[in-house]
Amino acid sequence: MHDALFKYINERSTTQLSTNDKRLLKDYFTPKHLRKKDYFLKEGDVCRYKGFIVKGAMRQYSSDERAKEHILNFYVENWWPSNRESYFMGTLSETTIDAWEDTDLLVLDRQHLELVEEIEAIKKLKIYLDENMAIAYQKRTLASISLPADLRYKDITVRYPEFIERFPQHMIASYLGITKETLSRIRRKLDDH
Amino acid sequence: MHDALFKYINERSTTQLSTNDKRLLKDYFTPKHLRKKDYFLKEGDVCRYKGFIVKGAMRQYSSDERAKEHILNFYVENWWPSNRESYFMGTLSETTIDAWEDTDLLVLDRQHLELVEEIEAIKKLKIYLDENMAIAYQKRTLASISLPADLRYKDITVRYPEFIERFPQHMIASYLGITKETLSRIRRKLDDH
DNA sequence: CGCGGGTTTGATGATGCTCAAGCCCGGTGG
DNA sequence: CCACCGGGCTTGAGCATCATCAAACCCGCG
Repeated sequence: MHDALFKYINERSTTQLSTNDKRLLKDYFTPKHLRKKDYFLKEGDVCRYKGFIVKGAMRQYSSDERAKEHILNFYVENWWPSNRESYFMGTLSETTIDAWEDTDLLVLDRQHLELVEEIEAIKKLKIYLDENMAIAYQKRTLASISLPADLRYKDITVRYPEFIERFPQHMIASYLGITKETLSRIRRKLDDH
Repeated sequence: MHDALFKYINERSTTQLSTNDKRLLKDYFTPKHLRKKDYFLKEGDVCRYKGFIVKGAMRQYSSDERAKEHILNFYVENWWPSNRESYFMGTLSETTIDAWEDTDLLVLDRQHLELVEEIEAIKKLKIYLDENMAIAYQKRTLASISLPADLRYKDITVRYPEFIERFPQHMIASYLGITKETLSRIRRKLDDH
């Protein structure tokens, strides 16, 4: 399990992990298994853990007053499920995270975050991840204010084809901010090319 | 000019600036003045500078194939205008940043970024800012997929009232992803309460 | 006074939502 | 083996929201 994490870090950080670093990470990242539909985080709880997905698929969503779910993020292998606000500030989470496929992950308790962030390779990784997150969010925001639904859909089919393959269509629709019926009609049009 | 920056940092970072830190920051953050409509960054250029606004107001936008501008961000006092992707990776910018009001800012050249990030107070500030940015983007994304235009407008009037006061309505509309006509009608409805 | 930028208003059409019904398909139990 | 069930996907009709285009208005400023 931990090898996937080490590989991930060494491929992306500008600093490599030492043997000692690896021992620390083994201590603090604990394995966890979730079955399909199990919760990783529930709305109203504090997000105690940040996850790293070794194998599986998850999603983060927020429910509105009419109990409709709005999907904020999908997570697959090598992604980091968590509610950043709740994890960082200790506030109550306004989002839920659950497993869509059976999932193996490593989880890092909030209490150990500072210890782990002492590791040089992790510091570098964090910078890299934060930049990428900022860039990804900016692109998604631009799409949401500038593109109609059909082009937003085409956009993610090229940027995140694995989402399309692994999550059902009604969740993709929710992620795009449209209804499943509208997405169904968009796909039919694209098929008729 | 620099005092505004020092004050900003000390109020937010968990570490305070030493006298020596301040000297360093004075060396690397150079004052710049922009008149209304002056460019800070043009699409197609590399973003050499990150700015810190001491006084004024700016915006970042992307132009589509029909030359329509889509506003991604507004910046006022204590905000950090830059194209993060271009600044970090040295790629060509796909967005433009210009001044809406006459603006005084301090700018940090990419070349000096690493030196400045040696400063402990800056490291801590960066963590704080990245968390806040992630949180803000997540809220904006949720609004864009879950709320109709009128509620998105109400949302920013409470979250960012200074944007409403300082930028013209057609720019607010662009930021929200709607037309100025639609925003005008939304406002009339709200006035009729 | 006239100009330019910003805002408003109206008419019309496109886009996307809601509600309701039916289809498809894999899994379960009789 | 078949019947049924549930989840996901599709289709259609009617309606709400929002965009487009065109025109007028408003107001500060040279």
